[in-house]
Amino acid sequence: MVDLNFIPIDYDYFDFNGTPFAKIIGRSDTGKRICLIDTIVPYFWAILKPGVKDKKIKAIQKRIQDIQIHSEKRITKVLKTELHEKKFLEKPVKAIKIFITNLKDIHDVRAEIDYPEIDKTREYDLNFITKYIIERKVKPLFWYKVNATMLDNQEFGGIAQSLNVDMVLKVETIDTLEKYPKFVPKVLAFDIEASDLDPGKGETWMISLYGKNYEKVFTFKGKSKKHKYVQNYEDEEEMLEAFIKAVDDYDPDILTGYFSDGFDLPFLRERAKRNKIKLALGIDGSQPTFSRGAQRTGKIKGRVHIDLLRFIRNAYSQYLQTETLSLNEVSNELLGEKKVNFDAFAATKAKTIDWEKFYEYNLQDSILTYKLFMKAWPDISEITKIIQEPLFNSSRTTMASAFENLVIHSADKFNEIIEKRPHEREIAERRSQPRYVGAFVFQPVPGLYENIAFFDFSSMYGSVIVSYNLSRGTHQDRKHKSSFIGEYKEKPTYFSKEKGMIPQLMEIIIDKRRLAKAEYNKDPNPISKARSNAFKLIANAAYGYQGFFGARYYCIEAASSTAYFARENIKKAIDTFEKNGFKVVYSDTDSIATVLGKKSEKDALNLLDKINKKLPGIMALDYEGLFTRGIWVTKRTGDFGAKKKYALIDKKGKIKIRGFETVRRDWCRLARDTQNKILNLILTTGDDKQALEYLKTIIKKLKDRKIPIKDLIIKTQLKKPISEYKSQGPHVTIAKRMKEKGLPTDIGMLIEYYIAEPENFKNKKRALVRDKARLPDEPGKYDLDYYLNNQIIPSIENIMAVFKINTKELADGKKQKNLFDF
DNA sequence: ATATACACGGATCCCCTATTTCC
DNA sequence: GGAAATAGGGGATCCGTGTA
Repeated sequence: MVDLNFIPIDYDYFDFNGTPFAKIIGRSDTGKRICLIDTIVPYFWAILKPGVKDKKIKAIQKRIQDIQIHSEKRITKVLKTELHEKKFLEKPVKAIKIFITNLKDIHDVRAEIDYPEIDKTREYDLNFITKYIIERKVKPLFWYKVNATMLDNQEFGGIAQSLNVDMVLKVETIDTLEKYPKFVPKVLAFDIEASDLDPGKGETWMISLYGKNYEKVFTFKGKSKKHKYVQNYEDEEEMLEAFIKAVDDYDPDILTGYFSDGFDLPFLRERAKRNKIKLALGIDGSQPTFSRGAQRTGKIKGRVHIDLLRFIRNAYSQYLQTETLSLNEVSNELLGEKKVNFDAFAATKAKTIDWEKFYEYNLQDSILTYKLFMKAWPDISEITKIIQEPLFNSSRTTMASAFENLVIHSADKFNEIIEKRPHEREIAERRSQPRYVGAFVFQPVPGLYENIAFFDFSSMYGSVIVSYNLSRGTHQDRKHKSSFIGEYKEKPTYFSKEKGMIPQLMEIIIDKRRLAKAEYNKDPNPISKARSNAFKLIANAAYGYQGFFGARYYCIEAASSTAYFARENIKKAIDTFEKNGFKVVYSDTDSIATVLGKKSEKDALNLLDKINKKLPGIMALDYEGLFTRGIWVTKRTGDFGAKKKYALIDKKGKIKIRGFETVRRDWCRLARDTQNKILNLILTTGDDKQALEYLKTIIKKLKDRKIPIKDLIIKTQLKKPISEYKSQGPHVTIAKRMKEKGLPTDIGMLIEYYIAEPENFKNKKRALVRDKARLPDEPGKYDLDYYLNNQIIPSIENIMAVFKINTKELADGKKQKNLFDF
């Protein structure tokens, strides 16, 4: 017997003698690597129709117990059945819990249960690991007190021998540990350099590894006099073997890369295959396995392979300022560090190669990946703990599926049987639904305003879901004595006032978020910040989740009503501000901007208190702060105020720009920087004088052809295969040309181009922008007219119009003068 | 395949009419 | 003079990218 404290990191399962077992890899509190073997009996539910007599139920149970499935490899039996009082979609039900020997035949067993008294079957679509975590409550990244027996070398077909761990144990008892040590995973970051992106055409030239007190570059190319971390080998095969051994020796819990699901890992796997060796990275000596489908994932047994890009894309990207999620840009923003300035792609094609620089470059990528991982770890870890799915999944999860997993892992607390995933037909039906009305956006009056107080509802949609009890389970098909009355398709729709599972869960999350935020404000530390972040991310996903066609708990009436109640409440608040002498200048979804005018900040806060007292449930309006100036402009197509476009400056001079071209990556640097500068000048000075002078210098510079091409490059993302475009925009045309040149044109790539003057003026065909678009390295004179009329003027015009300045005339006037000069 | 709606604005597409070109 | 080609206006649509 062994007693130890244990933390689960990775989960796997295997069949032995027709029974499934969970294999849980983790660490003991003394840092030993442990594998626990444990099991549960798989089960699913048969929900009975209301009013079935006990005697009848007994008879059904007996019949179910006799079910046997004979397949080629095994016989699956029903082990036992139990009758339970459960809830399904909030309604009390009687349900038979059906235990079976093997999960693989669950669908066949289910098919046998077609008695008229059975309403439906459920929880047959949860995988073994999820079920195991729910049943045994052995959650990832929580500590447990384990009592277990050591396996000898023969048990379970010799599993103890095949695994590279310190101990393999069979669980006797496992209990949560109240006070637990801090867990820091052993992490190794890796990155490869290849002579071609296609493993069929190129080789792996080098592989770098970086961990705590550990740095290595494995290569068979070049020589290093400078760097001790470079290790040379004879050929690719030898290098790969050394890399595999190094990973095995270091024995990390987590192997992380950047885009390693999509490139590094599959590339290595293919190169290993071509070298006729095994890429034995798993703790059992197994090779990585890849999921099929569009989003490929690479799994390594016993070590968690985390593609950091996936996590950053799903969880962080909306909070990042970067224009792409490239390692360089993300590192620069989050770490203030960059990649080594070296063109690896060019190097693979060059005759002479600066190998020392190449090694540095390769290692730096692993260093950045490692540092980014460490920065993201508190968030990854908190999200994992909240949704209770293995790290491999939680690090790749989208927020909607994170929310669903939270529901799945919490259902038992509510005595709820879990709803099934929708069938394809259901999904198609849901997708065909018309859109419901969303947020309210206030039509601003263009102008420059002073002393603007900003307010926003905290967790607007989340708090609406809680306050009005909006969910699938609480949705009613008709009005009851007391119902919340929402709206869908312009008709009332009803929700019970008896608290439902999802609203209750949301309430807990919002409360936990509030606590984590308060804790962070009191004592700023990465853990409380990550907790606050994680709860915020998941809470924000709940509203979208209920309106998402793929959701188990899809409820478009709830989603529509959430938007409806949000609109009602914000409109009411706007009204109250107006009635109390505060002019509202803007509002979008959950925020309200008012000008103080003759009122003081204190007056506004007093009114806020009053508003808050009248808000339903947990809804709350917060004070965001005071802005000294703000500008709203006219829509370009029309003479009224543009929504979702404004700029503010606070007392400290900090500027907040929303929606303007400045923040849009599909405008050229010149237009963005010019607009940014002009907004800055206007907001700081409160007038247009300096801004106008600045604008004139830029226009002159442009006309004098002093602007470098790099400031004129327009970047547009390729969102689908070139052939699928109905409209041949400039970026599509450029992408085609790139393809002809043999350059990569993958979906998701940013296509870069600039607009040049056409060489052949005789071509009278109406000049399309795409015909003038050129690749950045294609020579040409930039098209002055285009950059003036399609970039600078459009981005400035409406700002200057606030001061009654006609930018177009300004620019044209100059142009005429130039023509005369000419 | 993988949360929602609202919104802006460039560029193309496409239809229509006016003008130019050609025989 | 009449048919065909071309230019240009303008709305619809496509497309990408923001805000919340």
